Amino acid sequence: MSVPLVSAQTVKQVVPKPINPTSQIVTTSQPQQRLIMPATPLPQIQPNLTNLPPGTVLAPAPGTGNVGYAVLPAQYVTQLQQSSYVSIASNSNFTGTPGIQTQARLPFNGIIPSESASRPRKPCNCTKSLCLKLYCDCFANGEFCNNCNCTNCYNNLEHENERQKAIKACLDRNPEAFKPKIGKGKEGESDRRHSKGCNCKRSGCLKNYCECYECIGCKNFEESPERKTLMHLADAAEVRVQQQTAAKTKLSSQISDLLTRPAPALNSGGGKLPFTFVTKEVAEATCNCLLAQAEQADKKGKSKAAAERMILEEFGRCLMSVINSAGKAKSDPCAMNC
DNA sequence: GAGTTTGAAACT
DNA sequence: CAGTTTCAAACTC
Repeated sequence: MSVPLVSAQTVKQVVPKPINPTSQIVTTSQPQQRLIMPATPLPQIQPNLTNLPPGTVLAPAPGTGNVGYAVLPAQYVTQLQQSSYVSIASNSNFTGTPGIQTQARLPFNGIIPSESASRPRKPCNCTKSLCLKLYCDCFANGEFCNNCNCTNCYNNLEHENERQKAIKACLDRNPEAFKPKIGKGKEGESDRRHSKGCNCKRSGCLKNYCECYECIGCKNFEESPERKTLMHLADAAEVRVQQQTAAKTKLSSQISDLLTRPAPALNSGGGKLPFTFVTKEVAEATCNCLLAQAEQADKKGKSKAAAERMILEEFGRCLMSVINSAGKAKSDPCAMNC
């Protein structure tokens, strides 16, 4: 590996603190929202902040005594917005703060901040890559490490030089290295679409090692015997668990849980939308359960209200089963929905 | 929690 | 460009 090992300094928290807490809100004439990181005033420098291009980001340069600037990846702007940085409102008067040097925020390889920037990223645990290789999920997504568990992290403003070199190296190898691997499908397609697919060999794309979730040419497709086996095993286990616990669970709490549970638990991080778990088979099985419950109520001579209650309770149990299965599938999303 | 497995990324 | 190595995440025990 040719990555220079400069020092063993560990940088856990990479978001730099504002140098001057009294920094003012600044605006340019640009219509878009601006973001400025406060910097120590440098009177000799009087940048023209009235003609900044869209997306301008100001940041103190790392390790240079605030002389210079840093080019921030687009995604980091969002990270900054989630931090304690100054967001500049549009069209307010800016008189020019001495010492703030400017640099147009260059799109990260032409990539505009994506949805990925709006959700919390799973912290990386890189130890050897300095978070400057595509092994690092943060780096690969054009983001600075933030609240990660990495060691020797160079994916931060303090190592902007090294970081830029690493970005360039990655782009030299692959100009599309930082483009989202999983984007939308062709026009008219709602499905996510992996840009190149996977090369899974041993896992058959049935485990989370597979990153494409597309599963073309792999074993993880609807009619795959391997997938069916996995699904049946999961279903059977789930039914047993549900049978043991369902009686203890009130329908009201189930519905409440359904309504309050944050869907992003399934959605975030490349998860699946809830409806993707309600397959035809699941719907049929649910209907069968409800019908069976209705028959049972009829046999027992239950009143109409009691029968409805039994059916509703059964429906609640079915929903819980689906939810729990979906939760399990989150750890194996490809097996669930490719 | 440690060790193993896996596949992408990086390297030769 | 194919083969090998490195890496971090997923997985297993």
